[in-house]
Amino acid sequence: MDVRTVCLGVLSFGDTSGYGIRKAVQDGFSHFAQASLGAIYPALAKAQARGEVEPVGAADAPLEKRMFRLTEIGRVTLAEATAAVDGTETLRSPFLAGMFFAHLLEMDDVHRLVDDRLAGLRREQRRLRGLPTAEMTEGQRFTIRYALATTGASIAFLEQEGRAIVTAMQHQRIP
Amino acid sequence: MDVRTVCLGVLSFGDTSGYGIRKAVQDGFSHFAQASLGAIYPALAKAQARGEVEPVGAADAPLEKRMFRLTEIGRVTLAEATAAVDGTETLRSPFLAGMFFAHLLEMDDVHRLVDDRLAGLRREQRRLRGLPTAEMTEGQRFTIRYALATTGASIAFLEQEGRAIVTAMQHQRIP
DNA sequence: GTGAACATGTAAATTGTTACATGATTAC
DNA sequence: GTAATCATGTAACAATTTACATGTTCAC
Repeated sequence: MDVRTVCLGVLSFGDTSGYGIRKAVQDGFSHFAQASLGAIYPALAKAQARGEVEPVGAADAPLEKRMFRLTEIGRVTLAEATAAVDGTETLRSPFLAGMFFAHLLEMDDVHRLVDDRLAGLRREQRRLRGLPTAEMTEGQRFTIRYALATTGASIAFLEQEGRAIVTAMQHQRIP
Repeated sequence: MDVRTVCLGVLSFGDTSGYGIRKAVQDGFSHFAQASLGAIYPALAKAQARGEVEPVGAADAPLEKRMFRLTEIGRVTLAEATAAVDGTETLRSPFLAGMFFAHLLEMDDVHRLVDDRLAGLRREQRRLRGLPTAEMTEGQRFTIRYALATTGASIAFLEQEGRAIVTAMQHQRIP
């Protein structure tokens, strides 16, 4: 799902600004998509040019908040983009890359890496648990439960094996 | 981990060609990194220019296999890149994006989406289980067990809730 | 009064995907 | 013979990140 579609997706829940979209993505979408401000603003401009979103109210001053509303065209585009998704998932994990080549690292670095990942996973778990599920669609709740299942499995794995791995690797280390 | 580093990583296990690197990544790295041929060849050329890899043997004919070897400089670069990784992981999931906006889809499409993801996860599980763990470092085995833990959790979740969700959503559907 | 968060936007640079172009070898 | 796999490389295009540039508002 590209940034333009993500913008339409956020706006389908209510009017907001470019900055607001970033916050919404960080808070409510980050378990499956991400978008930075440098990508959101051009995407929003493009979407406006295509008539998928329209400015609501008038923002005359240069650095003033500019709210957007999803148009009917935008709603159709979002539905089409949703219908076009496939059942794919790709993980980009510097963490696992580091562990894969852990034999090139100091033991302290490996330790720090595991702790960092655990902290990140716990933060993610808190975020997911803090989401207002009551106001959500069945589908949204589904994605949160799915993400909680995998996050939970990762945490459990690292809590069990994360400590042990450092010890195990010390025996394999080439001095 | 960018494509150039991935190339160095693959070559750290033995000499191979650009095409061989893609296969190695698909077979042995795809649970945390990915690289397409269109990215590998330029990355390899750049790595050669930097003295991180060198051609082994001579390939005179234009479309002949060109083997590469990791140099000492390349080994250092790989170690540095590994030391620089953080404990981050990002999931890009068209699957969850589709489920998030499932209220915009036909029930059949949602069903197909879940089935697609389940098939993909089972394929991934088979790949991970088929890897030659005996010849691996502790770190490599760790990444496989980690990936199997999350993959297993996803499969279990979809097997339990994947069917039910379609039914549950029918009650919420706006006709 | 100072730092964090709010707020918009541009641009350079990087990065990567996909398609194009070409051809050999291998298994059925 | 024909499809798949092996094999290299380029180029157009798309997408994104990071940094730059600017300024406000709010809480402590």
